[in-house]
Amino acid sequence: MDENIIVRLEKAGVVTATFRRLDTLKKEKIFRAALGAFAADTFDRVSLDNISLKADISKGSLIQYFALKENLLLFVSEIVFDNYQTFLEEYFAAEEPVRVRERLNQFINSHISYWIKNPDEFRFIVKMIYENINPLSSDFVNGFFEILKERISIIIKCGIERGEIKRNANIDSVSGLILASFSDIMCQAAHSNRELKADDINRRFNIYLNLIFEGIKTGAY
Amino acid sequence: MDENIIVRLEKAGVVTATFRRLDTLKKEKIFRAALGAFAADTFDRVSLDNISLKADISKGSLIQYFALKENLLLFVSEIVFDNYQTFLEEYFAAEEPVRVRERLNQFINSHISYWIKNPDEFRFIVKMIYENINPLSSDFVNGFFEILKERISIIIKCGIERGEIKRNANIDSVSGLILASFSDIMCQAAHSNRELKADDINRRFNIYLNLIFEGIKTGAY
Amino acid sequence: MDENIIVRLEKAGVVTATFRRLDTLKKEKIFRAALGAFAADTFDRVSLDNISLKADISKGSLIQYFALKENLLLFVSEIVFDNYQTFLEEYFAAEEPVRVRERLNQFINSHISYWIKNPDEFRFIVKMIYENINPLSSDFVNGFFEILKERISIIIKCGIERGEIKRNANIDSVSGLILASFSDIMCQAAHSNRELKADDINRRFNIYLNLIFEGIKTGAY
Amino acid sequence: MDENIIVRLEKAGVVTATFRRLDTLKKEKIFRAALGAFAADTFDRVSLDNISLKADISKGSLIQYFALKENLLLFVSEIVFDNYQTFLEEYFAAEEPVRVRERLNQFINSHISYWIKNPDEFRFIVKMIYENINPLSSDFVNGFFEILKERISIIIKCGIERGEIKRNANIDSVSGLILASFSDIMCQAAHSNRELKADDINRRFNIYLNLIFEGIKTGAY
DNA sequence: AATGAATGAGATTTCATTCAT
DNA sequence: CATGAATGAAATCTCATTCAT
Repeated sequence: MDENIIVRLEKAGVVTATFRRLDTLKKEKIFRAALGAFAADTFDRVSLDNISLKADISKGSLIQYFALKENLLLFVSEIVFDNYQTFLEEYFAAEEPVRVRERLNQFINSHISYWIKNPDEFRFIVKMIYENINPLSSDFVNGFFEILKERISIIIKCGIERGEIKRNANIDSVSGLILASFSDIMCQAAHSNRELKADDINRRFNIYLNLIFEGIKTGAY
Repeated sequence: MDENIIVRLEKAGVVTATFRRLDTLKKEKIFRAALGAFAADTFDRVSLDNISLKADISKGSLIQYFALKENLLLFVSEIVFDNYQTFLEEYFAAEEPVRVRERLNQFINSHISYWIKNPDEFRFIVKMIYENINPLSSDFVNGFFEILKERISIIIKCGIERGEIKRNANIDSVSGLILASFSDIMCQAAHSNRELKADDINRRFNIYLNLIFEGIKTGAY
Repeated sequence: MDENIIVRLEKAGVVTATFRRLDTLKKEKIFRAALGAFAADTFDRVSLDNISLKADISKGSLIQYFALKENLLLFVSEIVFDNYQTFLEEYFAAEEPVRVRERLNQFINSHISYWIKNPDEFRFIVKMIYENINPLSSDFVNGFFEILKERISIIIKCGIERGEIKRNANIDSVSGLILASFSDIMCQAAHSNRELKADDINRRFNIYLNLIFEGIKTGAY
Repeated sequence: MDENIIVRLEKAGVVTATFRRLDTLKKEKIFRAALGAFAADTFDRVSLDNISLKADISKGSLIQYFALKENLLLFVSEIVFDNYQTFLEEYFAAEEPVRVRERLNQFINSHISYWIKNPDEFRFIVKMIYENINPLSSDFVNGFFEILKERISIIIKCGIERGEIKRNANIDSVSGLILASFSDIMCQAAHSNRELKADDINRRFNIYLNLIFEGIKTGAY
């Protein structure tokens, strides 16, 4: 939990000073409780009673921290987004340059690990993708896809420069298609109502990648 | 409105006999009212008051027809699904065999027309895709994607047979990737908050199709 | 309870159609319960629970009839105002022309009887006089004083014409002073926390009237 | 701020010893904050948060000084009352004996100045007049009117002795009528929602005084 | 069959007051 | 002594569902 975010959220009126001053562990617990609740159900079906119970605080405290239920969702969104961004940054900082095909494979694998390690975050994102407490969720989802696509674009661009991808390929389109594949698999995994299976997801994504790389047209080779 | 569906739904306890006996026009009106409501907002935010008002019937009648609010959603789902299925059947009945690439293009174009002509149905489907009044919406979405994918599979299979698509291409995978592209574009269109623009959607889909057909790998030709 | 008022209030969105259709006796009961509550305490201290209990209906019904607590107060205000207006009209319809001094005496006496017969209405008006859920209460109070002053003005004017009051007396000022006396006595009576005593109030008002008529300046005779 | 009052209030359990020991300036600041709040709104709508914010102290301190919200109101009442009493005493100490009519005029003028200089106190008194956190406000209002009437009585009595007012005039009644006029004008001024205009108030009061002095009966001269 | 009146469970939110630090 | 975190009671309001007519 990055305290800088809390400070920013306080300025934006999303959390109160009281919340900011809370012990980090307590903040974390509240975040977890709220995340779990919002990941599991529709905004309207999430009840403050439920969250406060899980967070071991009173409903009164919860409202003292966030004033509005909507702010609680906003808070969760920000943290989830930040966590994901951090994950991306750390991943790319440690990434060793390899062939583009392999890089994409590693990229998806790291995501799979991340989702498996953070299942609530995973479900929360999928939930937000189409829930419509607009424009809140729109902003979140757009932001999420934006940073994801940006990274994919970098990989693709590098692939072109290394001569592994066609010179005339449109970076934006290719990234868009890969993102679509990624999103599709992610959502299907979320819908399957079971725990994520890394192998399965990886295999399916690579099948898509193969098709995209090789093309399906006869005589494409 | 296919009365056979109503009979089936009555047996399943989704609608009452009273509803079945209603005039088809009245049924249609209720369907339209409910569809519009469910397409526009989250399940919990849809109110029976609102629907009964739009349908020009009393709330009492509404509940007498469906007993539960959930059943109303179920009813709408079934009709939407059936309408879409009918559209698919009629489309393929009239389809003239052409080259696979062009067939897919026609396929997407016909969908675009369908969505533009039936915007509530379009938004309803998108809404259902991730809303989770489980397992209701899951079933609907799975069913929807299933029949869609089935049709795409047929086209792909034919393309292989005609030698336009690689012989060793896995039909299921290729269909899945195309479906992912399709779904991605559909959802983006729904999220844009403006009316659908046929040209735009078509262009974007064809860009994806091109990539998938040609492949992006260097020397793929 | 004048049903025309209910119709007007429905158009203004103060009461719902459901309430309008209610049995008059039930409406009356609800009015009595709400009047009693608002007469006894501050707006914020009046609870819907309390009123619904007294009116022998559920809280849900109450809210179905008025939607907002504020509307309930609005409703009560209108009825109280109308009742008072009716009282004034009936009084003046039956009034026999007598000397101005005696007319004013009769006027206050009829009011005293009215307040004693309708103690809740009395306390409600006094309460409204300075409660500040503005501009609602302002409107009510202004309206109340307006029709009261209007009647006093008529009496005064007649007194001038009959030569019982100085020709150059300003009708508005004189009415204002008498109204001030009236209001003062009314409020003191309300504050005394005991039931109103007709004789006492009458005597005090007449003392004021005497002073106003005779003047206190030496050699005024 | 008279520290003797604080000592008395402490004995009565209205304020705590902790509060008594506070710096006078701090006490004054708390008084001002609370006065402003209670003058602006209904008792229930005044929040301790708001007051503590304005007073630059914590809510915890506030409650430690007064224990109960009601006590805070009591405290404010006492200070307002004392301030007003001081004003009256100082005014009469400096008053030069003139004709009764003129004295009353000066009396009202001094009040107008006082209210304009202390608008919160003015609004607070008007608010208390009919707000019913009984019997607290009753006591306050009765006390307020009592000392006001007492002063008016003295002036009237003197007027009788000087032969300017009829010998047989009942002092109490005359004072009561003048007080009623006074109160009426004061409340109307408070209700006008604009800042007090000295000239206007003075003119209206003198009109009433004229009527009371001259009488309205024909041939009163 | 159609209506709509009645209900009550449940949601968010406010805020005085308690209490630990 | 000052602080402010924690609480819980109470309030309004929503709305699906029941049921009498």
